[in-house]
Amino acid sequence: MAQQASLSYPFEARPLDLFVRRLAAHSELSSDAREALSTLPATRMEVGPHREIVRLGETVDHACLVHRGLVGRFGQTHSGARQFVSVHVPGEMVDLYSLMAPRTTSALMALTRSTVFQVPHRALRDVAHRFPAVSDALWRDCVLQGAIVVQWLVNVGRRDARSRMAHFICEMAVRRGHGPGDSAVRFELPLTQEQLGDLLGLTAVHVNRTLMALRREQLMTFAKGYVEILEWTALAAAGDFDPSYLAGEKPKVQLPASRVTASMTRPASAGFSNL
Amino acid sequence: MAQQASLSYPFEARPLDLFVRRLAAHSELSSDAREALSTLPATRMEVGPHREIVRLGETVDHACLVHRGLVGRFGQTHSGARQFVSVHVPGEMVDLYSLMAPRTTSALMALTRSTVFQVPHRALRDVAHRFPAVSDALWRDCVLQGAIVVQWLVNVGRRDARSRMAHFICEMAVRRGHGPGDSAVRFELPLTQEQLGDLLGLTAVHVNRTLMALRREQLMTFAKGYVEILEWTALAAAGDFDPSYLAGEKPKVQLPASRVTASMTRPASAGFSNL
DNA sequence: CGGTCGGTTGAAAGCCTTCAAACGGTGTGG
DNA sequence: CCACACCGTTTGAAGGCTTTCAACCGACCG
Repeated sequence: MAQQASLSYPFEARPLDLFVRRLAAHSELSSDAREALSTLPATRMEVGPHREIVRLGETVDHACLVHRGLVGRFGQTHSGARQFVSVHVPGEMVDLYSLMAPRTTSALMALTRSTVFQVPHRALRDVAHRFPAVSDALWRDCVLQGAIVVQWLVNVGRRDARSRMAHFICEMAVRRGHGPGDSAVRFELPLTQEQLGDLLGLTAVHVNRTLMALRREQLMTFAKGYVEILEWTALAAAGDFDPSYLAGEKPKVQLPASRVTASMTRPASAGFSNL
Repeated sequence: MAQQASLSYPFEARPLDLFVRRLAAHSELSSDAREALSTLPATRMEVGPHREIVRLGETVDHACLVHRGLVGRFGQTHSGARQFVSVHVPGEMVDLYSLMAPRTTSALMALTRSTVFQVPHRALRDVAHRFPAVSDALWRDCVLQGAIVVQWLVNVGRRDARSRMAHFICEMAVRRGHGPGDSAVRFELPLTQEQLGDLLGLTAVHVNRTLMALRREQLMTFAKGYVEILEWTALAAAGDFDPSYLAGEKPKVQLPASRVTASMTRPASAGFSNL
């Protein structure tokens, strides 16, 4: 039970400020509501890499806010293979959904040395109850995180290793604040290749080969925990990446051509019958 | 339209009754709230198989309730490969999340001939506003659906075709109301093998081979749109299936043994430092 | 009755995994 | 200070699971 401490936060920004800013980016919040969120109680916790923060099947009474580092959520098969279903950068609540489903069906692990703030459900619910706009904002945040999981599923289910990796790297770049098209994008991503494999549904060995191939192609490099995107456009193309899902923006691509097979998709209400 | 909500739901219930029952199964709702939900306006829509109900990138102002049939949500790669990220049986809202993110990042398709009721966001929001418990229930429903997507990601990312299929079939059995352990489980699942492939991240050909193998093993059969589970226990074992995530129940399995590698997971707060 | 759709099967190819080994970096203890 | 262990990376070779390509069949439909 080591290393927990309550804090008052005079000097630096309060731990929840970044989270509130994230919420405000997609939801209208009054300054009262923002203030109520920002002053929520939070217990600090330092966690080393590979440490589980929440185990599978636990019932939690608090949500985890990442303050520093990288925290992932994952599921495991009986044979022990791990599949991460999300990664979270500072300012994100890893398990906000636990407010509505406190019995965990996936576990939480610090991917790197991280500092996490535990925010009690009770306090969070209280603010949500006082400010319906907060309730909506939190709900919306859950939904937006769900949209990312959906893209991951498409990524893992239907793209090969090279494309999968490219897609993931693009996503992380955008989530780290790098706009698509920025040249010379370089950012920290302190993951091991094994973790990258568990994120993408690949083995560490194949992650390595994929990374080398992408470097040989001059699309990107990954070394010592840093990603460098050499050719954003080409990398995004390789990953079939469209950032719309990250911001709730309107997708720019039209519906891709269906596979030319018998079972084509036909739009409903095309003028005649829908049947 | 004015008939009272009853405890047993008659054959000809109002379209939203089934949905309300689902909500009430996981969330406390007053009878006023239930009634308000049940009398929500809804526009009926008949859709034939393979028809898209909502296209990628559309902005919707209503949510889709499945009344009959099977509706799926999917993403597509640029090359046109499709990956379903959820299927929905009658009584489920396919895109409830659209309340919070009306710009679609995944499309909706009827997998079979279906009847769908479109419920206006405005009306839904109105009820949620009047009854905070409804707001919570809807939020919780989004979260529970998200938990299913998470399991699918684990399934697609880390299990082979046989296990993946077994897991999916078990899930559908439970969602159709068959408890684990029921003997002689038989239920309708009117999917083509191609659709099954798009659900599981496999090709139709391999779906076929996988299905034949499972039948040869006497675990299950799938023919003419009907699934028959011959050996529930064995099938669940093959699929590494634990239904906890479907009900918010406590998982029965302990944390599976990690792969025996260097990077084992260590629990946080094991007595010493977490670092 | 031709055409389409869905299912079934075979053969070949390919992507990824598994198994193994080696290398550099880092931290620890002698 | 060095030996040593451990971790993460890198590379090769072999094997396997899944895909791709093709063909055929039965059922349904206009």
